[in-house]
Amino acid sequence: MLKELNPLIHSQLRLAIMTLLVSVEEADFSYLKEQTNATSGNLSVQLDKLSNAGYIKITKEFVGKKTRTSCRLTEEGKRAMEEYIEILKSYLNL
Amino acid sequence: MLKELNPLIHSQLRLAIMTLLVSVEEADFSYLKEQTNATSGNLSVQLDKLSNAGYIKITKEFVGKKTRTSCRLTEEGKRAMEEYIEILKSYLNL
DNA sequence: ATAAACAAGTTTATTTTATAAACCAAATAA
DNA sequence: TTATTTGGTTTATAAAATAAACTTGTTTAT
Repeated sequence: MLKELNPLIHSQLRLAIMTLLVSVEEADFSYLKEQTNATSGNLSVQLDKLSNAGYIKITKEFVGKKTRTSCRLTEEGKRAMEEYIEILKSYLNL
Repeated sequence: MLKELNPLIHSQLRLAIMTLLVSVEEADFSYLKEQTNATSGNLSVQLDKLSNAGYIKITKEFVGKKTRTSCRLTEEGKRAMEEYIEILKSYLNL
């Protein structure tokens, strides 16, 4: 029996966000939008979900007069991602 | 920019089906159902989608008096799966 | 100074997808 | 003979993803 891939991570966009955050440690909204090619709305919604799940921490600050929304993985998010990757490897025997 | 993971393969259940078919070459409905833990209805629907996409070939035959539905990857399906795996690897730098 | 365009998002509505429930036909067991 | 199981399909419901519309404030051009 195959193990279940955490559905909170598995969605197209959330997986992209999580893998980006694994490699860069911190990323802001615009960067994530560029890299994933997502619409703002979709990105906003999916970031909320990851945040509500406790997988990422979202910080809003002012840089000069502009707002900046940046995200980073939490410890829980890192663990969830590692587990996800392990299961994925078992799927694809990598 | 991240490449897009083929959404036809990326769904939880369809990915499970495809990875199983990569390793076993041929599998019947019951086997897929056991291995994926899916409901019959969901499995039926997702097999249809993969079939309509040309990624798998579904064969229905009689074994004795019982019907048997078995599936195998098409060449197109194999290619799509290889591409999917390559993109996934690039996500997770494996 | 004011209007037009832009940035950085959020909210809401629509579409797509996944899942489950109900159903069906044939075979086997009690 | 009447349940029960096997092997599914179809249809209805729930959840998710996506896009479109909107908001708030900023910069730029006139």
